[in-house]
Amino acid sequence: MVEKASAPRTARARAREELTREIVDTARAHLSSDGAAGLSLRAVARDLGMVSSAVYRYFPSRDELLTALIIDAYNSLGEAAEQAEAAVKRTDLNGRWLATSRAARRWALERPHEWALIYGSPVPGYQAPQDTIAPATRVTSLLIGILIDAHTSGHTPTPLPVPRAVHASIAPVRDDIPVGISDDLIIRGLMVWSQLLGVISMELNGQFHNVLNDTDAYFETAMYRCAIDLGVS
Amino acid sequence: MVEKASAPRTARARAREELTREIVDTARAHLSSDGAAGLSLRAVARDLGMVSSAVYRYFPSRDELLTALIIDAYNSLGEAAEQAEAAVKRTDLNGRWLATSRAARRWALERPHEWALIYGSPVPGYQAPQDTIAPATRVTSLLIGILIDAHTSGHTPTPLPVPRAVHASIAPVRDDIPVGISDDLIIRGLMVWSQLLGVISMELNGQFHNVLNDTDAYFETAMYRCAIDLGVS
DNA sequence: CAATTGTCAAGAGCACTGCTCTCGGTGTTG
DNA sequence: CAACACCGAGAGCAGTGCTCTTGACAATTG
Repeated sequence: MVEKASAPRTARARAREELTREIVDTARAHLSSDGAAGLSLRAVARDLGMVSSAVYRYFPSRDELLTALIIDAYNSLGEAAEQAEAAVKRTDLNGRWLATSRAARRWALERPHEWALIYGSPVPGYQAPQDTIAPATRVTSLLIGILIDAHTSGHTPTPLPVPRAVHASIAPVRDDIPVGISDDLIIRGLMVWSQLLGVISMELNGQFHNVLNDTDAYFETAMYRCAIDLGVS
Repeated sequence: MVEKASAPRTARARAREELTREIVDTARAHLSSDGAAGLSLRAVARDLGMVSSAVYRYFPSRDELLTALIIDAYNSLGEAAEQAEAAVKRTDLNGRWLATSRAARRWALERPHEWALIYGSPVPGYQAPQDTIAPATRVTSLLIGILIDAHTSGHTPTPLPVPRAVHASIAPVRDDIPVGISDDLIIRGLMVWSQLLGVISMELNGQFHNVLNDTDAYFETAMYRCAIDLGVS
């Protein structure tokens, strides 16, 4: 499905492209206000002044529209995190980690429903297609980059006894990470990643109600502890 | 609303009680297989051989039914965790923590949709009523109990620099915890709790696909690290 | 240039949802 | 026994995802 690059193509093709984008945009607007469950294809069509069946010319099902929104969300989050991380001096590993995690949290707080779409409970019956896995790795790639630089600059995390089964278990990610990086560091990275997702999701889901007053300060402390774990504090 | 204890009461009242329970039970069955979004009042009514409008005599809205299921889920999880934790010698703090966290994970893996109902993204437009907060604290109370016993038996977590804002932030929970317990320990407990929820939710949401082969082993390692944080390893 | 092919918006319709209201029948109670 | 409260059934409203058909238009081909 390779296109002829920047050939303007026919008027029809351009109209189709534009309308597809408009549908996704208003769908995202609905998603932001009502959540994934409240995303109605008919409502989107109404907003665009078209009939519901016409939308099916562009997205064969509601799930396909959701997929487009998921990919968008992954890319939006990934871009936000990448920009924040890129602004930090490469040698400041702690700063890079903090910038990444803070950007993720800020993004999540601004778009709670989109966060739920990608990191929340999966919509029953929905199966994520292959197209989503590439954008999904953008932000984790940042974390892996920090791990690599931490290794090459001599940082070492505090040791942790890791049973043999866990060493074998991380085989899938070993392929994407230089052999020099120790299993320990990878596992530390996974735990830190779990912590980040856990803290953000808990804040979004209101789990800190009547528990914490200042979630900003708590987040900072939690992320600082993660940095210690990674050995970059 | 105090009842006359074991007075058999009228036939109507008993029938109502029984039918209410039947509705909740079949609703939970539907929830387990199709998730919260797929819970249909009409389908529940069909299963019970009644008409949809009749169900509204027992639950004024779908949300009320969901609330009943949420309370049930909290209690079910709380009971599972309490039983597991109670079976461990009181002095074995590490064992009590592991038993609690393992029970929570096992419960979640067996009832992923019920877990999502209480710890996943909240259903948009649904506001949790007061009745849910008491059952919700059952499992966290276990954790607090471990923290208290850890303190009284002289365990101390590794120190962590905590900014003043965080000390002030945990004021809401301070009321439920003996004054002897340090802020540091409480914050450690919060982070451990975030970690537990994060790891379980990630596993349930398929976030470990193509990352980890053996989620059991990883969970054990992560929980062991949490025990170190709590100072009970 | 003309005919065919492909695409499109629109509308009707199906099966489903939550929820409301009314209508009889029935158990409970004064 | 009579009044009252409760209950199940049914019809109906507004909304949903999705399918199918129809007629109009654009694009491509002979």
